[in-house]
Amino acid sequence: MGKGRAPCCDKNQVKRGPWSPAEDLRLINFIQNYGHDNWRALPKQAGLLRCGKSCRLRWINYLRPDVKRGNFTQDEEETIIKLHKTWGNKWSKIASRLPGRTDNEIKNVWNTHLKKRLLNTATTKDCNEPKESLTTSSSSSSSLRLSNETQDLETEQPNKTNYVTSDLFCPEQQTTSSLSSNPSNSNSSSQVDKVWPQNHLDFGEEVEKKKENKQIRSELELELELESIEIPLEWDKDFWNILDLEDIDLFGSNEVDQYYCQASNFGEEKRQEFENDKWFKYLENELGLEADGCSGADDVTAAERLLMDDVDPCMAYFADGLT
DNA sequence: AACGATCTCAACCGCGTGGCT
DNA sequence: TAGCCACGCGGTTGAGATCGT
Repeated sequence: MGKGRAPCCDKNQVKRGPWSPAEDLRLINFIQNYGHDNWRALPKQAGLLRCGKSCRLRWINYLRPDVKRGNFTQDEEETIIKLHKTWGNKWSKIASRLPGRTDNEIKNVWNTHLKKRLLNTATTKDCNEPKESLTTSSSSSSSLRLSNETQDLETEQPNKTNYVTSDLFCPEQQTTSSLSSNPSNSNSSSQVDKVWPQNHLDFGEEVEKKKENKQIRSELELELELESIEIPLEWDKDFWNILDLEDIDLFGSNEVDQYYCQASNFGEEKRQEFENDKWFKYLENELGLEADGCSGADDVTAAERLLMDDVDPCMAYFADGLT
């Protein structure tokens, strides 16, 4: 055995660089069907010329259905700033508090936006009177308050009033949904994406329970509490909007509701079928592969055709793209 | 319109860690 | 207990996008 660590894979044997749509589809399809018990073995099993690490990264940072896209909200940015103050560059830990955001994304946002902004803020404030400071460790009253908040975080007791979503992520309270939405936990659920129908039901139930208390609470209180309900990411409206699903009838709320009814009747197999179909539809839409309204008598989607073993993915991709 | 500077972010790299034998 | 292996994390890179002149 030679010195140093053996490379995780043969660099000459694997493809590197940006992922093609066909590769994405192949990876998604494989994980949907077989999960990701073993990242190292996955590329071979899935027929991908990629390193296992690369597959894992691609899945976690980009392809997971619950990954949130788009700009960070004010709330999210503030949360990052606060958590960074507490934990420093523990990106995965910070990501665990931000549903749908990955450590990589948070790291990028911090390095490109927040760090600079805070530096500017600090500079500006140095020129003005000393006020509350997020960036410095000065002993102002506000930073004292902040340190109290962060203490809560350190003891895994998130401060309910300061983090819109933080109370959703207490380990004790985590549902399968939030677990699967958490990149750092992604390894613990090898069969992914099978949880959201149940979460939808839980969510509805919880809303109803909250509403029952309406008589004895002010509307404001109720609203605040509703905000704290754990909304399954897969059901997050923003998420679906981000995916530009308006054009896909399958994702209309009526159909989804219908599906829930059906799912309880037809069981796990049907549900999985629906999940796969849902993803193919989404990917076709996202990747511009969607066929025209009548996709053929055999119900094979463009994306599925890509995955057929006897079809060259790249050729199929371009062929579909041109139609 | 063209070009260089700057920014963004997906992907890579190497190391630390924990589980298994 | 030591060695191996796989995973996950954090730092870094570089291609493409955007901005400014």
